Amino acid sequence: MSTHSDSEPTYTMRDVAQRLGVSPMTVSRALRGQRGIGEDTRKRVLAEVAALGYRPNKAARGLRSGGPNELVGLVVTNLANPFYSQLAVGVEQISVGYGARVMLGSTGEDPAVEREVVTDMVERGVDGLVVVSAGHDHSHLGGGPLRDTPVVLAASPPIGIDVDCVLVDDFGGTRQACRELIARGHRRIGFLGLPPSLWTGSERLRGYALALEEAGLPMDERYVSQGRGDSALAEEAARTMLALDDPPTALLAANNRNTVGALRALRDRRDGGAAVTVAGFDDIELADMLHLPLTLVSYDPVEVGRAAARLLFERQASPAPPPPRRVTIATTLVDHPAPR
Amino acid sequence: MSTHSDSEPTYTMRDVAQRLGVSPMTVSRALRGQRGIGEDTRKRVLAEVAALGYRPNKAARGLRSGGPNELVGLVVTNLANPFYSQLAVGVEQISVGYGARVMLGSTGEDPAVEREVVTDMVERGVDGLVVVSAGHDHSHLGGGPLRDTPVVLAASPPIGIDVDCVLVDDFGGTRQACRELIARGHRRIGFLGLPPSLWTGSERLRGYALALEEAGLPMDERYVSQGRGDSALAEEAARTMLALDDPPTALLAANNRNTVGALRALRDRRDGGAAVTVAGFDDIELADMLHLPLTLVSYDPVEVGRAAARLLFERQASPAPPPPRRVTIATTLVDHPAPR
DNA sequence: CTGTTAGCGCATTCAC
DNA sequence: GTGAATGCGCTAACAG
Repeated sequence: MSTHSDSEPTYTMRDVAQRLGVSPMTVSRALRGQRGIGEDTRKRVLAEVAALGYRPNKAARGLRSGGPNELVGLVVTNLANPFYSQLAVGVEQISVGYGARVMLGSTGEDPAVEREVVTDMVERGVDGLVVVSAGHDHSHLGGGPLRDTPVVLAASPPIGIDVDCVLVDDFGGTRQACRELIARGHRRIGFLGLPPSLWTGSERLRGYALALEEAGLPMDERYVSQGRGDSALAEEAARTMLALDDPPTALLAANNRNTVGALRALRDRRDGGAAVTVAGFDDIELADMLHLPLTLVSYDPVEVGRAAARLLFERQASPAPPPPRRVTIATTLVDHPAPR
Repeated sequence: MSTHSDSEPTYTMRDVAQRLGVSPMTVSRALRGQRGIGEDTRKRVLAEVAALGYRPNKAARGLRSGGPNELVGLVVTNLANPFYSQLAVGVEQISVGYGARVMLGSTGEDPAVEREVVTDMVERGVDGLVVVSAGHDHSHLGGGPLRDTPVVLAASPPIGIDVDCVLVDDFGGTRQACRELIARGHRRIGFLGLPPSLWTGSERLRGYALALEEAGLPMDERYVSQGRGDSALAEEAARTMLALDDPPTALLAANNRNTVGALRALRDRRDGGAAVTVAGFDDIELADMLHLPLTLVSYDPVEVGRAAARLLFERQASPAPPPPRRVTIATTLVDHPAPR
């Protein structure tokens, strides 16, 4: 039985009603399991609905009932990054629990695109938004266009607006990693950073800087790069540092992309990179299977997504809007020795 | 300036019209850039719209105009798998080019959930669906509930229905990988497979089996597992094979999860696993950075998503529905020697 | 160029 | 227990 395209009609509630000689209201009630309708009538209706393959139009339903559309918008920079795809998994897990679906939007880290995406989602009637913002200022998420649509910021705190957020311990995690490198005797530690315009960028740099300071080590600008979170650029930056007369003996990468860049930069060295220690923020799959040892600032991105979605739905459920809340996800330093 | 929750009103088109002393139609026309309206009137309207922060309701618009909702549904089993998240990237790339957004649905490989998700998306008015189906039979994607909603199957051909699909060269890629192992002198090759109920599962097994047959090698059941595409199970299966009296000298993994399992199984061996060669379907990030050499059947999952979305929009655009089409994405065998 | 009428598909409100 | 009227927010189709 193949699906022919001979414009099979899309039935409406009235069609179902007419064939049964009842009013649309009866169909509506039967469909929603509302009480106040005869048991036999309900069965007749449901049978006809199944026979015709009628499907209610949820947009029309929402229009009239004014209730929530059971739809949350998820705005990220790039789903190909495992952090974001895992975040998405978390957001969806919680959302389905509330009967809601997730609408996706990628910004490519462009604030202008971010605004467009957010606006579009609001026009499409999302009940709330989980946003991983690319910019440092979030005023555009507060003013006119959003109105009542609640927003939860993930991975960065709200600036210029006052909304819920879920943070990762960027500062603490990076500081701990840097301390560990220092404890292992490293004195020249290169930092492969992110743009300071990103919250994660400035916080992780801050963790690195403080750990150095606490150890009485100088911060050498030649050992600090601020890339775009692109592994190729990070690799380039790492190579540059390692080509210095007094190269760093350890590299600390500010995110998973930069860790990959650092590893690549070490790949083809005479010693296979063994003379340089690498640490990085974010987990990396198969970190325990690499030819180099690797220390990672680890946490669960899925949980970040779950927490964000929970904040959204809790706010939606509460009659009196609670004050903005802030959830922080802890990090753990995990050591991955090389195999053998 | 913070967003207070003091129930700021959500304006409607009439509100805007009233404040301007014009009719809603004028606002509507101005908003959609429709011609046949005074230049000054348009400006006044747009100014008021901006001042109020009014946003049109796209659901209501679609309801009345009957046009497409510019919404595509993407149904996958698990976004955390890089294959699916990259697929999603591709689907979104093409969709935004057509002004459409992507709605997400995860099934966890449960056919019942898959049906629910698909039905829900149809009720929400998606213009089309890209589905990575968990089951072998897809009749549920053809009959009543879907009606006119076009479907594109990704990673498996339609069975029981007649729709567009995008395939990866599962059979050819696996055969090529297995041939390569044989060419390198391997005679006992373990296969870490997927459930035969999955298209990719049976096709990749077929490629393995044929390569063996072509080389006159027997197919030994002890060397074949059919897991769930779970890396822990794959690891277990690999360990079992390697514990045989005459263990395989090479492992061929049917997907990225199984490749990870294979690598893990080799991790703690006395020789570090160097005596066993690993090959696998799907790319793996940092494949070139592992301590073991790895041969992979590589292809671009983003392109799979792009191709699927293109099929969807092309069909939507064409007045006379074209016959079901089938796009196959080629694979390349890529050799990753271990570093050093 | 602008306004009026009507109705998309459905659910609230009130009759019966 | 069921049905009729009315309107959600918006836009075709037709006036003027």
